[in-house]
Amino acid sequence: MMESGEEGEAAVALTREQIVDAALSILTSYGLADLSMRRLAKELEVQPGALYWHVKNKQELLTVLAERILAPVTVAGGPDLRAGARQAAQDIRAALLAVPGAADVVALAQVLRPELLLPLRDLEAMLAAGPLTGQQARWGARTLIHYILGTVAEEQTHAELAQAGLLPAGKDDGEAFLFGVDTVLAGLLPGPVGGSRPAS
Amino acid sequence: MMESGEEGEAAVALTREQIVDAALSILTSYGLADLSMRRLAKELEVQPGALYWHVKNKQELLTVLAERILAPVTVAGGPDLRAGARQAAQDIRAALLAVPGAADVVALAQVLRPELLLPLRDLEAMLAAGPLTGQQARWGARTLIHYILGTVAEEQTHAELAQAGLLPAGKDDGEAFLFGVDTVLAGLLPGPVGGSRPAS
DNA sequence: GGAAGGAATTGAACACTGTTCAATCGTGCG
DNA sequence: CGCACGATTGAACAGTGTTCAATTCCTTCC
Repeated sequence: MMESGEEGEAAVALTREQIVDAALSILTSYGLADLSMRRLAKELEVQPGALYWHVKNKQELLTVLAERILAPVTVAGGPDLRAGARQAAQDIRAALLAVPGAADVVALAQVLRPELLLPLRDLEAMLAAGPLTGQQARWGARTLIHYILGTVAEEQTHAELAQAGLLPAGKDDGEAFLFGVDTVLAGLLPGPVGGSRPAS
Repeated sequence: MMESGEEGEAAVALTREQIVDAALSILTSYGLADLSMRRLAKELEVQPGALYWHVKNKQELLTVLAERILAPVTVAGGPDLRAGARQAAQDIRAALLAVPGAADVVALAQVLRPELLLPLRDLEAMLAAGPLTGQQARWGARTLIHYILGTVAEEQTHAELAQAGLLPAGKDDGEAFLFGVDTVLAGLLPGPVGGSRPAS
């Protein structure tokens, strides 16, 4: 047995969780471009090859990172389906925006291992609980998810390039985002009011 | 002056267009992962550094590639706005699907130099010609574009990984795509019929 | 306590990547 | 011819993901 002390430079053996934590930290602080296996190894004071004992490859690492990024989101189904879906979309966007490059990471994970991204599956389940058929709920959720990931990916790519000085800085336009969400939801779930077009 | 003969291995001087053509050819035949400056130089029987006299960097090259990929698409405005937008979305998707990795390339270009992607601007102009306000048309077009790019990017990433043997091959699901398009358009342009939800 | 054995890590290498730049080549012009 | 300049080379820089033999560390068993 070894004495206590989790931090510091003691060689207490590397953990898969430590790797993921450090990766998320780099991603959050320096962006996706700076998240390399070597950079990660340096952060953990370890040789790059050591990472490959705990993680199959970078793709797998990014996949579990995506899972972690979305983990804080909880998709709760309420009485008003439209309001619930709207809130879920907003929460997912917020979780993505908290981590630079998260949209790209999650988009990759959704292709590679979509079953790990619970909040996105919950969104589909939520829609399926309403008046929609299974296929409508499935396709509707995909529409929403593609829209969310697309929007945030653009925002984050823009921010990354702006930080590199290649582009003027942009704004956090949550209003435009909600317009898109409301548009999709209006098309998906005909509203109680006459007109179904979201307000500008 | 030099004698004729455009093809072959004569040193007739490299052109920016030749570079873009060769890049598009590599992209089409081998995918985005294989489109490196060195691979491109090899294809043109030239040293990598030579490319940088004609092109500022790889990003710029990808930007004009995106322009070329979307160039064959013509967005024509007809009497029926919804049908026109639907057709435009389908045409844009078809142009993207013709070139592996095109969705990622175009998504980058839309952040870097959106003014070059004429068909996407035309789509916005088309919506603006209808009953929508300028902002609604702008945001509506962005919603549609994000959805299109997101869907196709997923399809193409999936195809790329499937080709690498990491994933089972998927299907070209144009039906699911149209469902999303119709959903957005239904939300954006309240239809003539009572219900606005697209058919399954 | 000492030896065995497996888990974990190192160090080095492989085959790449985008990009820069001094030197050089080749061609047209005066 | 000689000059100048557009165009290209060759080499290097600083990185990338990934593999693997050799080595260390730690635990368990005798």
